[in-house]
Amino acid sequence: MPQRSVPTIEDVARVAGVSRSTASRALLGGASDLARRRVEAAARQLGYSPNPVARALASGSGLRIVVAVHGQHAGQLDDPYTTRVVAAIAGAVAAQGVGVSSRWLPFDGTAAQVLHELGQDRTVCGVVLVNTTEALLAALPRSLRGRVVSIGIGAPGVPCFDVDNAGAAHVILRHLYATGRRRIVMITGPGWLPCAQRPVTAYRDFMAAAGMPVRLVGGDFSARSGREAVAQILARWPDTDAVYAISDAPALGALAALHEHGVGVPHDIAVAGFDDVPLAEFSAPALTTASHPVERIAAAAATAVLAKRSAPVTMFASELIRRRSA
Amino acid sequence: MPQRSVPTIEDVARVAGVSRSTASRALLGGASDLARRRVEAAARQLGYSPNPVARALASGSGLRIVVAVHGQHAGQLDDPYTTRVVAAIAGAVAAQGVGVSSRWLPFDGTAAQVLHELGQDRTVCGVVLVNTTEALLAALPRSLRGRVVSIGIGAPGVPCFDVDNAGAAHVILRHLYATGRRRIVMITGPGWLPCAQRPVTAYRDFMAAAGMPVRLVGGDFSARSGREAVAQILARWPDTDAVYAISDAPALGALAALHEHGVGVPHDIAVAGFDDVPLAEFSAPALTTASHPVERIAAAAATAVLAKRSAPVTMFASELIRRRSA
DNA sequence: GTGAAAGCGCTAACAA
DNA sequence: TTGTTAGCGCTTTCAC
Repeated sequence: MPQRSVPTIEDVARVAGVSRSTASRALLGGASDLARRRVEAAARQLGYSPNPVARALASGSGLRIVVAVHGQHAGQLDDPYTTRVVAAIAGAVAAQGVGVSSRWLPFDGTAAQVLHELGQDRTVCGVVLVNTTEALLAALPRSLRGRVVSIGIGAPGVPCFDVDNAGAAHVILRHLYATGRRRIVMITGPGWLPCAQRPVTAYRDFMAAAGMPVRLVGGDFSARSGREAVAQILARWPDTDAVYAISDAPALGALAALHEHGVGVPHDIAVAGFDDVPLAEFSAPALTTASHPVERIAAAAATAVLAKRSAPVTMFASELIRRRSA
Repeated sequence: MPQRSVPTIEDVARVAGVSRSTASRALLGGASDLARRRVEAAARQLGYSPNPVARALASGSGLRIVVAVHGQHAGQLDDPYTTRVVAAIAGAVAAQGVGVSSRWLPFDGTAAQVLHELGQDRTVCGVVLVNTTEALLAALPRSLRGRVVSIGIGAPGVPCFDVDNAGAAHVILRHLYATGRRRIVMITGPGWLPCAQRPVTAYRDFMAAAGMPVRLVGGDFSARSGREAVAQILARWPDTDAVYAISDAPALGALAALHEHGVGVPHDIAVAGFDDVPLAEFSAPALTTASHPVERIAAAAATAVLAKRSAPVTMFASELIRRRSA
């Protein structure tokens, strides 16, 4: 007597000729081979798929991944990078019936408290940290153990996923060097952000190895900071022949500023960024940059949280995108 | 005997001196005034907050909002606009323990089937339609009734939320007119998208009323389409003195193209967009555009889905952002 | 209006 | 390894 509603695990068990619990175990991958085969067959036959809500309630696991973004202000959640991460995860987890939501982890002492709340929250199945610092990793509540990953730096028990930004820096610097640039200024990211230091270190090493001067200007990933950096650069080092920005937004800001100052790009000063944002191709001149597979990184991080297992470190390659600006 | 774990509705009921069912009703807003007051007091005292997972299982309601994006290809899910919508919802629903995921609604016949799946899916509590067409609205399964809203056009039973893009078009066109432009070309959005027709209609009306020629070039919201449009424009209407693009991306593409063609902006041709994307401020020259509160719109749509009630139409104002390009 | 009881669909102790 | 038995925390009939 086929019933018209969605089949439950009870139905599967009945068809497979086992108890409900055995069916459950089999579907979770933990019964005898024979049982598992029969249960799987029954499930396939009935077109069964488990109800994640019931599963979550019974196992106490939750149904949403929270993207927890550390930063100065809540506006961080709307910034283009965070936005891409969240949206990519939203697409990646759709098939498992899971959702994503986002949360700001402030700089004042409350970040740890927010993390604690997330650990207690029965609706949360995992957390993806963005813009992680060592302090934050140290403040992770044990209630989150085993279900948190990081995009950026990691820690024991906290798998991390990120683009190989040291590698990206190298690729870009080599290109600038190969095209004759020798006085290369770098516009950095915020000093508190560990993974933003990796390209800086790469830059330092590269410049030292090549016997070229280290010239750093502070920035914060914003186009505005790139524009402001240019004023400093032109004032402090008039002989600059290249600007390498930690990401495309400041690079585009720099481009705008150089244009306003009447400096020719790439003739007088070459400009390179990092990220290959959609509009990088449409600046004047088109921006030379390096790719940053944000969507793939975010999806991998989300998948790892759900699977509750992953390699401790996963790096994604970046490649040079050569255009007109350098 | 205060117990250390999170309080359940059972605890609240006990403290309030009522049965569990009365407590449940009271929290849902449906008991006697007296009971409700006592239950609310007890809940406050215990710091109780309901477990959305249990609630979802019992009521069969689901715990994620699905952003369903209609479009030509799955890449639509990664486009900057969709991305902003998804991320904004992720932030807006975090407090209610809900998550977001996204789904592509293809153009081939399968969109209706996907919607049907979403209607059956026990994890889904509501759907936010993006890039809706009339055909899509007509294909909504009844299983989704009462829990779907649209960003764009709506229908009876499907509340809609959008920026007043006809108003935005007017504001921009008036500005172009006021600054002396008379031969204004519009770069449009995709023809199949109803809400992209509103600014076109506004443009037609405006031009007709002012006795100016209607000149339309097709686009698709991409910067590339803006660039390609410029080639056509220069060839077909060499006397053009302004380009109004349906959004900032094509406007920036147009800017890049005009620069390559050696056309002076705004001297020879003024350029205006719509959206005020973060980088609009950093083009050369900085882009004149109109604001588009995507985050507020998305949050309102999500809130309405969760509340299961809303005004049939909610429009958000747009304002002129005057910069250098027009 | 209220309480008792029956689920929602699944996982996880506990015995066997 | 398997089946039996309790729950997970809440909503929702159903009588009263």
